[in-house]
Amino acid sequence: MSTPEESARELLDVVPVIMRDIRSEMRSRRSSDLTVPQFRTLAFVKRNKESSLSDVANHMGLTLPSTSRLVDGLIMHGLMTREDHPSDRRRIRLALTRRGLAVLDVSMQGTLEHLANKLSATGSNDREVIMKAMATLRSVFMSGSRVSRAVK
Amino acid sequence: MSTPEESARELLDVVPVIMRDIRSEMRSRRSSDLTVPQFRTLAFVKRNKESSLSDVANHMGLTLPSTSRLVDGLIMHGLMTREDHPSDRRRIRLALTRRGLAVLDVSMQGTLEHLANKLSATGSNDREVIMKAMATLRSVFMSGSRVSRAVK
DNA sequence: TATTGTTATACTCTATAACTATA
DNA sequence: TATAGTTATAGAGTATAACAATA
Repeated sequence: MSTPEESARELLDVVPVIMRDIRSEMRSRRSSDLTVPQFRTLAFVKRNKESSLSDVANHMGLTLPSTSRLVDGLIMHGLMTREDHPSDRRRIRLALTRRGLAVLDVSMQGTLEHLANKLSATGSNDREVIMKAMATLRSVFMSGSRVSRAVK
Repeated sequence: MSTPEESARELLDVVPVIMRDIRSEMRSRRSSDLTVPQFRTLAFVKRNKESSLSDVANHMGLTLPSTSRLVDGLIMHGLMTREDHPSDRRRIRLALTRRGLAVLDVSMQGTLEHLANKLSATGSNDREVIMKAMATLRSVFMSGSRVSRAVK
């Protein structure tokens, strides 16, 4: 019998620590030096071909200006391209460059290996529990996916 | 039977999303507008009276300059104080101001309520699983707590 | 008028390099 | 010389406000 409050406390305690580990692994040279938002953006655009800026912003939970900056950086690094949308000229179409794809893959692989390596210290039962917990948390935190519109 | 690789993938997928939720709640006015690193710093110094800068840096996994900046901001906002250490004059002693304590409490309460609210959509079993998963993850990611010293 | 996106501005996070002061 | 901390500098994340262009 664990209350929502207890679980909340655990999340608040543990999640930032995992996050810091993921972040520092991604920013290390061996995983190609991406920030977490950059990584997530690349991964999203890889999955969702020709996304618009709004698509990315919505997925990331960021404002349009923030997302525009983020994409600027990726383009400057030659990891992404921004083209006009043929039918609606307000929009842009984002895509990964070959290099962006490669960098994403290296980063993904490196980070997964790093995490898997740490997780291999746990038992198969523990990992089963982690899988279940993540499934629950995914549904809790991804449902809504709201952009928490500014209240004005 | 879940492999370390599968669990790694789940973590990489879900953890950043939870993190973003926590961050945006903390930065909202209703939870007193702290960043996550600021929150964690205040919480650490509250727990560890008269910490030195190095103590904080070590706990946070940050370099000394980064930590110095972070603390600067908290002091400028009147949430913390920095005093000389009586016996070793290279060191500093950090402490929360009354206001820092209050802001931390409000932020903590607000964030916990926000998370608990979301988690209350889950079953008691699910939360039990989350608690277990967090316990495992805590041991995996907190052991070492290493500052990954620059290789230079 | 509503939607899509960019620019301007301002903080914060974080790192490396170079430095000061104390032990 | 080694340790504790700060300052300088720089790139990235993020927001709000103001704007331009298209629908």
